[in-house]
Amino acid sequence: MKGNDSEKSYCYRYWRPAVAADNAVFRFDGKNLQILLVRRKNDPYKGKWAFPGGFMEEGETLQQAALRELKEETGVVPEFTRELCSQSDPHRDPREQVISVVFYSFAHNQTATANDDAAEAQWFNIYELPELAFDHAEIFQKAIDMIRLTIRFDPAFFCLLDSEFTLPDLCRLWSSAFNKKFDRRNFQKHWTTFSLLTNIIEPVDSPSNTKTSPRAPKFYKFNRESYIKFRKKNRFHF
Amino acid sequence: MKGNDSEKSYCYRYWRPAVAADNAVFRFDGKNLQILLVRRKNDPYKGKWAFPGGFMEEGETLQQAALRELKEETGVVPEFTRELCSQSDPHRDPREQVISVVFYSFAHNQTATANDDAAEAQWFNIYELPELAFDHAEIFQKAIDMIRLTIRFDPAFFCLLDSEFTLPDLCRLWSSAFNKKFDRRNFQKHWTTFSLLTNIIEPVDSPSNTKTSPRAPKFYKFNRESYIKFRKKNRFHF
DNA sequence: TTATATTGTGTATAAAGTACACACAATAAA
DNA sequence: TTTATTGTGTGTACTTTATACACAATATAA
Repeated sequence: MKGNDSEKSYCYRYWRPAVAADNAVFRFDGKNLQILLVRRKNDPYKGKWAFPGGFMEEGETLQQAALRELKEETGVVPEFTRELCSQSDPHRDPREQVISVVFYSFAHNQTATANDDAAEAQWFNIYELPELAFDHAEIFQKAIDMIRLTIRFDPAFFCLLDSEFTLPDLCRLWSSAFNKKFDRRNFQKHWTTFSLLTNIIEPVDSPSNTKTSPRAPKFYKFNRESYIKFRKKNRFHF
Repeated sequence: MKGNDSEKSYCYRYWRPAVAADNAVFRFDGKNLQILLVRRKNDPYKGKWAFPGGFMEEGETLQQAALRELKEETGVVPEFTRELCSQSDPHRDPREQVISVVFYSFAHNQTATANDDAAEAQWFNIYELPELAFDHAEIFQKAIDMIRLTIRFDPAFFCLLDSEFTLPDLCRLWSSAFNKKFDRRNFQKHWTTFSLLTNIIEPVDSPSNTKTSPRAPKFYKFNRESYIKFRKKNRFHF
């Protein structure tokens, strides 16, 4: 035990919790929102699925820690990341008190390969998840709630689509986010009239992406500047 | 130095940051939203104003830590608390790397008295703040953004009002939150028609609270159950 | 050709947001 | 007593947005 103790070389005057950073990474396969999970190689919860993540290291921010662990474990480098919540129940980790600050990210068309602490890395449809380790089921619910709240006004969601996308694509994204069918025609009208006023989405004349579909849909691209300008104007409206 | 080192009795195998919990506490004086600040008694930022807060202790959650420190420093016990964000820039504290998880709270008609580490505790109108310590100005901006986002659908904001309130009261609260005048007549119409459909606010027959005002306004009370029911139904609507 | 699936457009109606006129009651000043 | 001021309640006209649903256009498959 002496040898074990001598390895404990980081000493502080007051108690400190271990600090982890986890990442709920989403992608959209054109039909379903998916989330990236890794199967744990070690105890606790060995063999269970969990969000990629790990312990914070000196000199980095929590977000850097979350992205570093994500890349180490799965190779994924998301286009967008933002903080979701922190988890700090004293017994959430059976080993000792570990607080976790959780981020959510959007990645586009990325595959995942298991490295490091991860036995497997896999994308799951968000409504077909396996059993999750720790309090990660609770985190997932928070992530879904956040997505449903922010999809209304957050430009980041366009990261999930190709740079040139169709309105049916956008509608399917929303349908998956809310797990609910939307009237495609009203959805379309909403975004086109919306666009006329705000220029948030612009038609693309020569779509580089040609899908084989019964009737060829129109392609649009997202105008980030217009979206941000729109948000600033409409901070509030009755 | 040996004596100093011997006091460092919490030893870990890996590096850990210090973990603090801070609290942005709001109240509403009937005209302005106010936020609770304490003047720092010690370095760093000695004499500057900051959000109440302090270091996490073993066996408690981050929220418990934030509320404990708030009570210790100011005596305030808020009616509502929720997580806001975490701050983890490695240099946000000049002493060493300290991450802070920040909460925001609503308190109703509470006065603050300085205790503990706080030289003074004082409520400030949110648009008349003094210079803030650490990265607390950045935190304040996040808190305001959060308030402007969630006031639309969060029952918690009624904590800021008396249990029996008037629509002009509610309008003033929103005006303060957005730092912008709203048309009181349309505001009133919005909430009364809103209420007819949802029962979120109910008229009070015999107002216990009689203000001396040119014309006595009607009093209402908040129906939390109706609000939550409304939120569940209207998760989304085009 | 015919059937089917997918996309685009249109129309009618209802609901909600916005702008603004005006009436009423209490208080203070003339 | 009259008059002005202020905070409050009601009403009206207009614009915008949401909802339900009909129907046409186009490509694929039988």
